[in-house]
Amino acid sequence: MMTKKEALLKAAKELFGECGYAETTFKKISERAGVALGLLTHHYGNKEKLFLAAGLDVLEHFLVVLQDACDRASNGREGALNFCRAYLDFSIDPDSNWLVLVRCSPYSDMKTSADRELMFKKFNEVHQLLEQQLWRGIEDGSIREILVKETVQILMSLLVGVNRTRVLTPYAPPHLYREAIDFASRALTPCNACE
Amino acid sequence: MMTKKEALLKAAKELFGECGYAETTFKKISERAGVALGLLTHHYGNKEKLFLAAGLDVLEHFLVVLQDACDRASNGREGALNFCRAYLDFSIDPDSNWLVLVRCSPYSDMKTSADRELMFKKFNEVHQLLEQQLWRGIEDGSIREILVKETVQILMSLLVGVNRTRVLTPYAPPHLYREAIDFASRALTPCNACE
Amino acid sequence: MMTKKEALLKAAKELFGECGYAETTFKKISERAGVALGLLTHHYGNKEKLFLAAGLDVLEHFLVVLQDACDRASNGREGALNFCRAYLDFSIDPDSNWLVLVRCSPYSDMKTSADRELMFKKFNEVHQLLEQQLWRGIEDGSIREILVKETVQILMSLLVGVNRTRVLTPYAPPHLYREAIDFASRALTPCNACE
Amino acid sequence: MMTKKEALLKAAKELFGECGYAETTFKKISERAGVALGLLTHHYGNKEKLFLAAGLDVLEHFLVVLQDACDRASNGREGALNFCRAYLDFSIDPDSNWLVLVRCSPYSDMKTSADRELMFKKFNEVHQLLEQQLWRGIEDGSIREILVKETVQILMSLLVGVNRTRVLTPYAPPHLYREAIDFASRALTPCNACE
DNA sequence: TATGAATGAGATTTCATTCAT
DNA sequence: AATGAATGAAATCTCATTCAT
Repeated sequence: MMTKKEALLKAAKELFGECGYAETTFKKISERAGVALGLLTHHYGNKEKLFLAAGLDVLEHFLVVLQDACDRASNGREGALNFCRAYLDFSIDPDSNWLVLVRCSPYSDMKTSADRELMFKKFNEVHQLLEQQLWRGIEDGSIREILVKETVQILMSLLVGVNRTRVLTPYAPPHLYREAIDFASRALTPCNACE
Repeated sequence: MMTKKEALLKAAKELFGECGYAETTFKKISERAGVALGLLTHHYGNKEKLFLAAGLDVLEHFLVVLQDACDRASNGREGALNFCRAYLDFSIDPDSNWLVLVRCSPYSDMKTSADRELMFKKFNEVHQLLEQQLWRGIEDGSIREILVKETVQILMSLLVGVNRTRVLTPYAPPHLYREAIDFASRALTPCNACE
Repeated sequence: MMTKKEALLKAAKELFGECGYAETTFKKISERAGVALGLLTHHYGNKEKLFLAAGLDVLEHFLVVLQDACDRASNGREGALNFCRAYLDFSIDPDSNWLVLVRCSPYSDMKTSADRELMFKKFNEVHQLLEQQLWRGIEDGSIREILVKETVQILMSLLVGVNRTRVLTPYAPPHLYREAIDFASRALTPCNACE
Repeated sequence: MMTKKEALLKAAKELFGECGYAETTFKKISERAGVALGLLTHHYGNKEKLFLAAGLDVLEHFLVVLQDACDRASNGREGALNFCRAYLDFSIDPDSNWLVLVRCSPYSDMKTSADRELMFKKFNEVHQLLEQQLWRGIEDGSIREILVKETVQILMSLLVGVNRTRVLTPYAPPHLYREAIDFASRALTPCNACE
């Protein structure tokens, strides 16, 4: 059994994902949650804070999944590629409420509030996770010599990009995600491993 | 001398870029354009149509610039890389009103109207331009054997991603754009050219 | 003590009657009701729904009054004439807010919404009431042989017409209503009763 | 060939009839007339005056038709009944633009302007025409002893009512107009003629 | 904690009318 | 006479947030 507070957050995650920030109203949320309108501000303060709470909730879960994927790897290269696969899988899991995070994330084109800082900081943990895998791979020789910071951002950009192509645009070809993984793989793999 | 209609479009491009769709109001636009409030609907019908007009105006200019860049190349690989460079340069040109296009483009996370179709179609021309360069490169041997459609989308995703990282987030390292070009370059260059 | 919702309806009935639909604004209504502007849409959805609610409220009361008048009669002819008298009396009762109903009724020349159907259906009950009296009168012999459906509509038209003449135009002679009743009476009374 | 001024009046009559006063805009009228927006105020001053002009134009034609019908009669009773028939025929003539007059007439429930006086006065000529027939009929014995002024208003009310029932509501039975004429006939015919 | 009525500022949109050309 | 861009007041409606219960 869910508490009313949880029901609100659930409804918020769904609706912010489905409708976007502006089109999601307190009325819609409270109705979907089957809960009184006033509880929203009571529990979450205001709309932006609720939005952030919804985004962070998904992000938190996302981080667990990513961490898991990295932990399952036996070397850095595998860890990095697991990370990428987990990222993309999560983004099309119908139960993950991914779209809230898309809209709330630092990569969103929505104008958001002061609390953006908190999201910036938390989302950074995603980058750190990938960075760890790259260092690990360089150490264990499974990844070739690269500029780590830059590569993290390039890989993240690639993931952000293919994800947006798939979940927001009509342009995604059938195996876009698979190709993206191959792309990443080639970028990391040492030259001698090419052959 | 600008007509009032042009002044409106100019103000709209600036403001939709600076403030986003929701935060940009008729009042702001008409004030910045120095024009009566009602002229907005008189000339553009409604807010969404104006938004689209603003986005398409930037997109049109963008296409000219990209075409130019491709035309200057002496082979397909160079054409594709010129395309990428022009894309990224345009995105940080202070006079290009790039942000409107970011927010109006198919890669935006904003919920937009039925006229989205028009934007989808027009933006597709960007993809076609890149696709042409890839075919050309494969023909002239400057690009290695690749899946063209997929690669177009991967490269576009990469550009979308690094661009968003740079113009929207605080994560961009100093030479992100340069690295992205190198990344693209490596993906296209035939293996023997690696050495 | 009235709730604010009731105060709104009261003000709406008065103002729609006094000023007509178009000239009645949210501002006027909320000010007369002594209530915040937004409460109008909160409780009634939009202007048209409030108009309908106002019209139906008067219609409901109207139906009770008409039913009463019919119930007081000892035969069909008397019932029908009581009906007509009650109709016309109601229309000049200063407390009945008759004009809202005039403007909201199916006989109005205003262009109204989809919810017109509801008004059509409810107003039909008025006709049914008169129809019952006619059947009753034919059975008990107090009304001569007539085409019932047609007569209902003729009588209703007469009532609608004399009412509009009196409440909307400057043409009404002093005893118009009385004459109309006589007119109806003659139309229903059996020929032998003429003498 | 129509002048632009005439084209405007034609479009206005059609649109005020189809859409009502409030829903008819200068834009709609000028577009339907295929004429510049500014010509409306240039030729007709303002919206109300145009409305009145449209209504009066139909009324004028209406009066000619009614006069004609009366002139064709050989006695007062026939004249009065011809009048009624012509009234009802005109109201369902698809070329008569009757609905403008319905909405502009003194029997309309729209709130209209100061120029209402002009319409009141002109519409009075309709009543006078009927009144003439009644006096004529009393003189020539074709109509029984009645209160003329009152009867004029009763008959007009009946016509207004059945007309509204037919053109505005869904309640009209098939032969309503024919029944209304019979009704009027019975009201005027001397008693001895009953048998 | 829970409810939903109440508020009112603010947004979009409409449109008669004016006016320069 | 003819055009249609330009104006801006006013209307409807939205909605986050407050608050009494």
